[in-house]
Amino acid sequence: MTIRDVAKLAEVHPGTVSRALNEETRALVNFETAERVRRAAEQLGYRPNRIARGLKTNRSFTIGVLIPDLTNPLFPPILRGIEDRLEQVGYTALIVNTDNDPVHERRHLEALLARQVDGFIAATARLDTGSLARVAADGTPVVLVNRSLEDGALPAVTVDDRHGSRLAVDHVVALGHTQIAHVAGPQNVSTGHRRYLGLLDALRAHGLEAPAERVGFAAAFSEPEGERACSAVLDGGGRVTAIVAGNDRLAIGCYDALEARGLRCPEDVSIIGFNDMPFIDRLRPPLTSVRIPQREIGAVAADLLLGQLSGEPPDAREILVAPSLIVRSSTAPAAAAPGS
Amino acid sequence: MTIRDVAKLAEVHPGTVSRALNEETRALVNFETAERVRRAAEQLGYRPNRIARGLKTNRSFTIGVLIPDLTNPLFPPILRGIEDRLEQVGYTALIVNTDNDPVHERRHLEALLARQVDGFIAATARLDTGSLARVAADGTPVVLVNRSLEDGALPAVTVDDRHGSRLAVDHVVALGHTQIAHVAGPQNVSTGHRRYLGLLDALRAHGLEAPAERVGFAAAFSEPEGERACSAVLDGGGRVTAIVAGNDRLAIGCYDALEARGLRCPEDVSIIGFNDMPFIDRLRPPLTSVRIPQREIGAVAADLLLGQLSGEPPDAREILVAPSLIVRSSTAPAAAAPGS
DNA sequence: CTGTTAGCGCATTCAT
DNA sequence: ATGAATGCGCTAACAG
Repeated sequence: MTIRDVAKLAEVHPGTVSRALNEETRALVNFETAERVRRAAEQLGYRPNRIARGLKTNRSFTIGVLIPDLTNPLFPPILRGIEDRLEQVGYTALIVNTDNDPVHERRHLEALLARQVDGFIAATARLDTGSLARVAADGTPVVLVNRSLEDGALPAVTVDDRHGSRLAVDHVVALGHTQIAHVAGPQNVSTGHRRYLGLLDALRAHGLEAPAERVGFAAAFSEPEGERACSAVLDGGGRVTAIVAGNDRLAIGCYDALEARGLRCPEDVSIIGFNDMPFIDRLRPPLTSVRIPQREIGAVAADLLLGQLSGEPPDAREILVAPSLIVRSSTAPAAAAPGS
Repeated sequence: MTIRDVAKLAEVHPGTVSRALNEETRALVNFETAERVRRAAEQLGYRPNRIARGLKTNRSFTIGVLIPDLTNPLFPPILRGIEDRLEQVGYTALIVNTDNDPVHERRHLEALLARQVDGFIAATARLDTGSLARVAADGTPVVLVNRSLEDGALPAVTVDDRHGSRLAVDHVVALGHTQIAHVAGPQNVSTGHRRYLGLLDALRAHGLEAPAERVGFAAAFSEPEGERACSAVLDGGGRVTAIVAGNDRLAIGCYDALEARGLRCPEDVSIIGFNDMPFIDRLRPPLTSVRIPQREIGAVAADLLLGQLSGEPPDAREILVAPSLIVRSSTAPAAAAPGS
């Protein structure tokens, strides 16, 4: 079923069929002719071949999306935000998992380029900046999501991590806590670093501080690392009544560390996570967490990219999306803590 | 950067470049010439345009993947299984979320067809069978994953649900339980129905039975429905010491129902889930669950489709993948239950 | 308003 | 073993 079959049935030239069926050029053709073409197309079950169209127009209406791992619950909502937005305007996402492996990243980038993607959205934690920047320099729009570059060379959509830390600190301070610890994520990842900086700021704003022995650094956003870092803090000697974790998985590790020491949450120690992952409300106790609007982040990133694709200036700026605090049962007033 | 630029630099005809760079036709060209072409391509950073290739060969090397919702933790592992397999052979997945909405389904199907996908993998729970069958009849291979058709009209890869139920029943029976209830999923979905049937079989094999008042039917695989159905069973009068749930979310609903009645798990009632979702081991108590090898299911489905694409007979058969039981702390010996 | 023509980048048939 | 020519299905520039 090609455009020529339709042309034959409608008794017009193929070029006319193309114009009649294309939204943007329909005005160029007589209404009645257009109707006739439309009916012929319908009758034949004609479906325009987007591959052929893409070859001619040099646009594929596809976007390459690079993520570390689809299986990480952080990403599906972001992807839905991206896909829903893209689909509204006829674009499709090509999703690839890099597993944070530089070799995979390169290979995928090449493959997507070969497929003529019109742009990229990258959510990988430490994607080779060089490759991406080069791609962008060569004229293919790139937007980062959930991460950003120090030099702001590429437009990025991220959560306002520092604000999130402030929300967490404000909450435990309001509950009367003063001995507040931090189980920080990896500092070479922007989220880990910013949440840490935000925490220091927030504490300072309340006239508090976080001595080094009350901050544990995890080498990865994983439960075991959370437990390790938390254990170091708990065993460090200083008293701790509240812990702000760099993300939910680290918070789960904190649960483990508390349990191993016979400490109860929230009676002995309050814990706050970050991300508000699915089912985190089903833990014991349900985790208080800073929710990041993942779907929105994805949608905003898609919008940014679509804007560039329609010729807007590349606007290499970082857009911060505000998180919110979801209070559950892992935090309680400091007064409730049994004296020690 | 087109094939012609390379041809010019290598001082050969474009056709030769095509042959030299294409794996399958490389043998047709002199080794030295091929080398010269390869070097020229590399020097120019030439990347074959797959769109153009697709137009010519009438293959896009893309596969349409229909799922209800990426955000449902069941699907990411399946998708990884699919993608990993596809990528090895140069295919890419186009993933669309149908949200179980027939209108969306149709629209997406059309859009994917317009993009000339070479085949489909469908995981949607109740995708209009007609559309899919028609697509398959028109020559585009279709493979179902995680669901199947009664008439076996389409090849399908599913978990052996009945076997899973048997594993669950065997486990609680081995623990000494005899009063075993079932909180079943929706019966118009193959997984829900088969798990129910498998449960009946398994009980019968142990000389037990499940009277109607010990089976609750949930209208959806959701926590609230699980709680509702479980409550009906618990309040039904008969004594119950173990519950096999249709999936993990229903099991979580069972937790809620128990808690509302002051019953403890596993001391008073043992509970088993199905799917072994991420973080389900972090519930209180960690849920015993039937694990389905999601990644493998995806990979097998991809293999099946790739087989059809390379001309194998359509083999409209259902492949069952065996689940396994993951024992955690939500199940305990019946003897441990306090008398009542 | 519609027909004509050309060509997107590549694979492939037919010559040579 | 390589060159030449053709066309995949569509859009766009130009005529008429």
